[in-house]
Amino acid sequence: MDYLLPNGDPLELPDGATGADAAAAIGPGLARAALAVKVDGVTYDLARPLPTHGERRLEVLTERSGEQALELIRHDAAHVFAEAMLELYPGVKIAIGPPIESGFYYDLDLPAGVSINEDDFPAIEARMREHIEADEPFLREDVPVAVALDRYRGEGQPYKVELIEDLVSNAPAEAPVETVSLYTNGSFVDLCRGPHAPSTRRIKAFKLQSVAGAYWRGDSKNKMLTRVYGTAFFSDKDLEQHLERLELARRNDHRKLGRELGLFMFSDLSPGSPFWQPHGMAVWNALAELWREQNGARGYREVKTPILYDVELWKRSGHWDKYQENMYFTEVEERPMGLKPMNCPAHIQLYSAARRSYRDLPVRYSEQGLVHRHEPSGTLHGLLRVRHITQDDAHIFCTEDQVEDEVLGCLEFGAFIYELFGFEARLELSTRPEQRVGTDAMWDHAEAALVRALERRGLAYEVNAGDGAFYGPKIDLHMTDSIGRSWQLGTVQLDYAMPERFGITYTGEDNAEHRPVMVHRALFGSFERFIGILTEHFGGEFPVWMAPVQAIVLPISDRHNAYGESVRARLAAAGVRCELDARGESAGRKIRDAERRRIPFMLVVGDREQESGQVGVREHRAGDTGAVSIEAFLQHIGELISTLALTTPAA
RNA sequence: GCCGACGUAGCUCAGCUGGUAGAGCACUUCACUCGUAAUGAAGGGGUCCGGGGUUCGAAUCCCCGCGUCGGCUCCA
Repeated sequence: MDYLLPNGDPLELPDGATGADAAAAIGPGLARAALAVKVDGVTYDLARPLPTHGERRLEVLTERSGEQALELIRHDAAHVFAEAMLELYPGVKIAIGPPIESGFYYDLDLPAGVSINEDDFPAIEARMREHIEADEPFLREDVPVAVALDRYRGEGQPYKVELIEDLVSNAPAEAPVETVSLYTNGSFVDLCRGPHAPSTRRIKAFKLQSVAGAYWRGDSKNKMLTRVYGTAFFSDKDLEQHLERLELARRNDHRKLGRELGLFMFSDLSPGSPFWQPHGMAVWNALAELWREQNGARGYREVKTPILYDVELWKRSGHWDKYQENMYFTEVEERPMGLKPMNCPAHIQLYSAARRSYRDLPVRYSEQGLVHRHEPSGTLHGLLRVRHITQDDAHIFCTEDQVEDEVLGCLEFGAFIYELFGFEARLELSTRPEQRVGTDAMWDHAEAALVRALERRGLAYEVNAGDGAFYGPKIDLHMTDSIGRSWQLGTVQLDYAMPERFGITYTGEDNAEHRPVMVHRALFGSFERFIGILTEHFGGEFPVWMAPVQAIVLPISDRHNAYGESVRARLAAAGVRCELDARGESAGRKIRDAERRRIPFMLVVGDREQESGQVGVREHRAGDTGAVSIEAFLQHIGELISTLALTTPAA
């Protein structure tokens, strides 16, 4: 049987040859270094016979094979972890332990009354190390389902039993599952589809990182298991570098930067609701100004609606039935009222306040809409998950014929915003959820319209089945935070249900009443979340146009304070957010403090500048860039501001 | 909401097995008048998250709340 190597050379192997044979046939060095072998994109253990079908493009994986190789030893490490846990905590029941991005985890059900925390890690790691040093081979065995079931029933491992039973019952009729694969290392036998490295010794460096709860099979109705996260590398150096990167990323955490830069704060007295400090408000307002201008230019008209409504409205909209758990209610003079969790019903009130003609459509309302949602306490997360949410909301009321163009317009608008910040967002199409209003025909129609708009623009997207809003499907824009967590920002949602529920209409060309379609749209998602992501994206070094303080005047000594103040006043009059540092500190100290505040421009003024009417410009990061006249500086910074220039590299 | 951890000055944190609180930075005052990332000295500042309990005595031990952090579920 012949195979094709990555360099194009053919490799002739006898029938029944394994991955190890292939590596040995190429060279003795490779035979030693080999971890696994990949044929036509599928990775196999070295000990398994190679597939004899397909194109047979063969690649031997070694430590140098990057993520694919790391995934192998991380998966190995998960097994070694479970092995150690079974020895150290008799009676522990094991669930699943896959490799994940940058590490692995294993879910365990600890015996009643037993819990573990990070203090237990050293002992567990020590036991893991013993198994790694023992160089236990990973042995794969395909056994009949009944044998595997007997084994795990006998060992009292109900999760493994459930997994096997599900494998069998979920198998398609034409390919029934008759055997499952088990991997043995040392005394530990795990149900696992593999692949694995040849032996435990290949794990050169590893570390347990955190312990957390996780529901069995990700369902909150199930028991909560104990999940331990860890990672593994091919060298201590790589591991250390990885941990350093994590540490570095934490420095860009918006919660930390928000505190340090005086952007916003939180109080125990109002969990999940940010307090915006003056510097944070400056960022907010810069963003709001951009939003207002761009919405205006795109035919949106700004509105403002109340936050408190009679529950009648929420019964009508469907929120009472589908969203009640996330809402806040109160009573006003014995009348039950609810805080709005969404702006759409409010905008419908505006729409239906007048008779609408097809000539009026599309009607586009935009609002910095303040909504309140009762997010579960465990989910709150700085600005990225709050209960007091200011959406950059908009609702478009249009005809059926206008839907595609309007959706496309929203996507274009989104692309404009994201490019402005150098974001690379992921698009997701979320389809009908279980909890929903409207008929299946409506949903078919709405989902198809979104797909058409995406395809017309040629945009790549993933499908997120079942994740739509209760009133319609949506296209979401996702971004990642400083430590790799993904958050939804923008959203474009199509809604045939809400117009129906509220009975809104427009008069058509035919003089008959028709039902408009609604498009719900937010591009930042919320000002809170967007500013949180922006803060992390820029590491607190905002582009000049949105920097809380755009320039600070630093007098060399007291006698330059008056000139410094005149410079500050001049810049302020020109609309630049500018401060004067008149403290009795050394120039070095003032510079240091301004640098730490990430102020884009520091204007040093001493005798020389005072005499010549100039400012000594120091740019954040770049350093001293020389003295220029105040006019020249104003022109420079004015241009950076008016063009919304990206003046700082993304973090 | 669920699992685990944590909660000491504005911030970052120390405070061992219980004996009524400490550092650095920040802040205030004074002196210095300084040229591109920290001038020096002195001083002020704490219901040790809240409430119960154990104890002669609790920041420290126990219980119950609240909040925060990391996950899970959920979500803009």
